[in-house]
Amino acid sequence: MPELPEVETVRRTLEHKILGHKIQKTNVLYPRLLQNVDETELADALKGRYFTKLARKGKYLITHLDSDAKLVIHLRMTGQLTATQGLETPLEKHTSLQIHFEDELELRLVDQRKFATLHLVYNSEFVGIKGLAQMGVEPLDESFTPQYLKEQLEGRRAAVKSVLLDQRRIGGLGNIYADESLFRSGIFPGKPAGSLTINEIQKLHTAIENVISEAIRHRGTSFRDYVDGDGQQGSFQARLQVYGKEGDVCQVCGQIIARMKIAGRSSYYCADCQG
DNA sequence: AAAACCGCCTGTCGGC
DNA sequence: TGCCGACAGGCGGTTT
Repeated sequence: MPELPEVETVRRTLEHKILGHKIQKTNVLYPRLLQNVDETELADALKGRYFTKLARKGKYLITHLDSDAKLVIHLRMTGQLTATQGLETPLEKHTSLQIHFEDELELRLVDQRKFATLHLVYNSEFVGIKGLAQMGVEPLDESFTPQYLKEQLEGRRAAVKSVLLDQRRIGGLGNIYADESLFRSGIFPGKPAGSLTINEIQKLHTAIENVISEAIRHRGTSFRDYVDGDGQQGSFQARLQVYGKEGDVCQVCGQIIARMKIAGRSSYYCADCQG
């Protein structure tokens, strides 16, 4: 489901709700959620503790406890992490995890496709979580410069889009924002990464920064399942220009938006604007 | 090295 | 109506 703007919105909405509440009980309904820990060990690590910080790196959420432990959660395609106060919320189908706090606050993970993952780590080292340890520079990081983007693209014959989706090169971009960034910069997603001109790299760099920061400002894209930590939808779907718009008219030139598979993912583009 | 392919799951949609 | 395949904000492991 979520890309960087959605995970960041979840982080912001949950942060002020869950920090400092004492954890009473943990309930794992889908054990395969747990990657490097069993239910008993997880429950023991959480009981009586409270969260001190909620961080994000790429599409990972990192919850710090008032111990040397941290929970690392990845929502993958359909994971929804929400916090609700009170006992009245009925259990949704596909609930994977409940963390109950002493004051009837509950943190809940609902995940229709069950791809979400949870690791328990005991220091700042994330070596056991490859995707986290190898995370590339994020679009809003100050070291995400046109020069950095150029270095990631040059010499590669793979489609530029597949490089944008590679989390080891750029952290946090996914299928929606890769397509939107390529549209804004007028670059065909299947163009070989190494063949981009300096001018195109500059435009792509600006487009990525702008798309990601605008999407955060609009609290993410609720195309299908995504909700934030309050269970609320985002609004960036109203601003999408190509993603999911096959057959629609391009707002810029009037051409019909096309779709093709690139790197195994549906890719939406305007054949006129993205020559 | 790097790129393609498959699997993980459940649900929805469109075509026949 | 129902059956069947394609597809879905992701990514890790395996094969080529």
